[in-house]
Amino acid sequence: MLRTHNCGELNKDHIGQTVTLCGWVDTIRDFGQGQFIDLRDRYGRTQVTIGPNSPDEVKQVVGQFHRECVVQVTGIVSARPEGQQNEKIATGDIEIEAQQAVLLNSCPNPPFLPSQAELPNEDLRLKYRYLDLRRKEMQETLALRSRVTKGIRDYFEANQFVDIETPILGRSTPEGARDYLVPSRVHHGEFYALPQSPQIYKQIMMIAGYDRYVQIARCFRDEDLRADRQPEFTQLDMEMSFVDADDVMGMIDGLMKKLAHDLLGIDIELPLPRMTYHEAMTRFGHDAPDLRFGMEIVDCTDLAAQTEFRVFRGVADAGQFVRGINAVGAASLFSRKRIDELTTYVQEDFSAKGLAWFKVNDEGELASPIAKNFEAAILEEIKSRMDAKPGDLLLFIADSWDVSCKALNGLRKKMGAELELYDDQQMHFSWVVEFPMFDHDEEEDRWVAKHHPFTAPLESDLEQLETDPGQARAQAYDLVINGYEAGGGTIRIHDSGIQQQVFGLLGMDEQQARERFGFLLDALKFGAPPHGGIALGIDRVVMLFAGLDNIRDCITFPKTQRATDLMTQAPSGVDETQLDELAISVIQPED
RNA sequence: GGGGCCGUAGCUCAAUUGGUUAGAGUACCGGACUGUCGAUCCGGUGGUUGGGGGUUCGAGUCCCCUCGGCCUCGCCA
Repeated sequence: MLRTHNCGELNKDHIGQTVTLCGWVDTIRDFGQGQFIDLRDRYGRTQVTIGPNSPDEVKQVVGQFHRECVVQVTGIVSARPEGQQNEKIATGDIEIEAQQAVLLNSCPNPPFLPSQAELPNEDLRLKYRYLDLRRKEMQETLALRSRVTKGIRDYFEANQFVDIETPILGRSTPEGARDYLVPSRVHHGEFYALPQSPQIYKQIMMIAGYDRYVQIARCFRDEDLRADRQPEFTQLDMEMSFVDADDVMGMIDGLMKKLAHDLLGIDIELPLPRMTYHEAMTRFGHDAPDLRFGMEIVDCTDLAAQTEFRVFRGVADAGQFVRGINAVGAASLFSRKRIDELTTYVQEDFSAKGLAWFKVNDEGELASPIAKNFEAAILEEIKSRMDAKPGDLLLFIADSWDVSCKALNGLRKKMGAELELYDDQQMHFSWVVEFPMFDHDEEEDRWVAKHHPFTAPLESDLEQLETDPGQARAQAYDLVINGYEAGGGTIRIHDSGIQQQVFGLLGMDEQQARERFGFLLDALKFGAPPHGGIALGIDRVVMLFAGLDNIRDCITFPKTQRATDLMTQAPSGVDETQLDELAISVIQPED
């Protein structure tokens, strides 16, 4: 070992000892007659002193020190003079009087310093990721991430789960996200797909009798990125046999309680609250509502039907919806100009036809360019239904169910953040359950699985699979943390007949189903136990536990929004010979 | 594929209506200083204003194209 201690552990108890530290030069404070050098590693910072009486060799070596050099210092731990202690750091009571110093490796002036106050632009952080990862915040986040995965492994180990690995090179499946493809050298023209999740493998493991499976699995989806989405990400993937939805949720309840307690010091009450998909959409317009604040959606369609205001009346008569939210106290914050911006926002982002609004003035009256179109009694009813008080801003969307949900959810999130309706430190865990089995794809006029095609319907809704697939609900559950979907799972179909039926609804005839999933249909016949499971996005969980607002800050080497790695410059072109072996030729786009 | 924000010194930012030699803080280099810890003080180096084209007497500023980063809709569970 080149060191006897790290840079964060020395204190008064070590005074008098001779120690050797290694680390990066964080800062040098030079006084001519002597220097103070802060040595830094991931454990902390320790002050090294060079004074007039220090050995000449030390003075000479230290003269070559620059920021971010890697150095080794041997010296005596001594108490700092009275009044010179630094309470900000753990080692602030002591310092090292250097007796020996070695420059282990030099460093040119870096593009940014890990300890600088102003965070550089993200592209620079990504290009020099090793410098960025030296920052305390990044080191703390990655340490938290490590404790999350350790906590997960301990928890499932204690609950008799078996940690099982599944293939990375698998078979492409047409459902769901776009696959990352890997060309086969042995079979020209054929491709493996990287897993979007180990879904089918874990179901096969249930059939194989491994009734409690868990894996921390890397997953890949070739879709566009977002602040909370990366093309490769990590899932806590688990599956259980002989369970119902309550059992799976209960198991995750216990995990969340443990992680929140151990890592955040928060005690959460179990079971976590649950709400149906329908309720979530009705009250919040989103299937992963942020429940740290209220501002619930209020339906005023019936009132709109009674007005002369054409926009409202027309929408109500057409069987669509007039719903709104009350941004409490926001009237003075939102000028006409800012409300216009909100209107543009809902129009451009959600194709809403417009945004109707009322400000509640000091007299308690609803003030708005459209107010004259409403009878007094209707205005009163709107006020009371929305619990409107002077100073409030009421925002209404008159549109289809789908658009009103999306637009009101968008507005609610904006308003919640703007009005600071929640504490950033607060954590809220809940479940959303009973998702629909299918969404209707308008373009292709067919049903698509809302979760995935192996999801079991509610037993009570089995009949509706035949009569009204759009109404059939699934044994599905999503874990929601602070308005983010942290994970989702389902009870699976373990009956090959029902599975065939669902494939049929998804537009796959028997032959297509056999081609794509024949192995699973076969396996389901060979004694498949009832089973179900869930996958949690570990990156998102860490992001939320760390209080971050983007997923890249808890991933060691993330991709940019255009899915590139600025450090390694991936993706890149490859040699012709590599392409030849794979029988691949690249078509250059014409333009 | 669509919408939006951004790109100026190594870094973070400023630069009036299009108008003199593009500034500040910090970093870096040199000097001073015996207790600092965001050290302080003095001095200095440092610019293809992301790139290309255009309008203009004159462009960091206006227009077009392009490259890159971020946010977002679509996409994705």
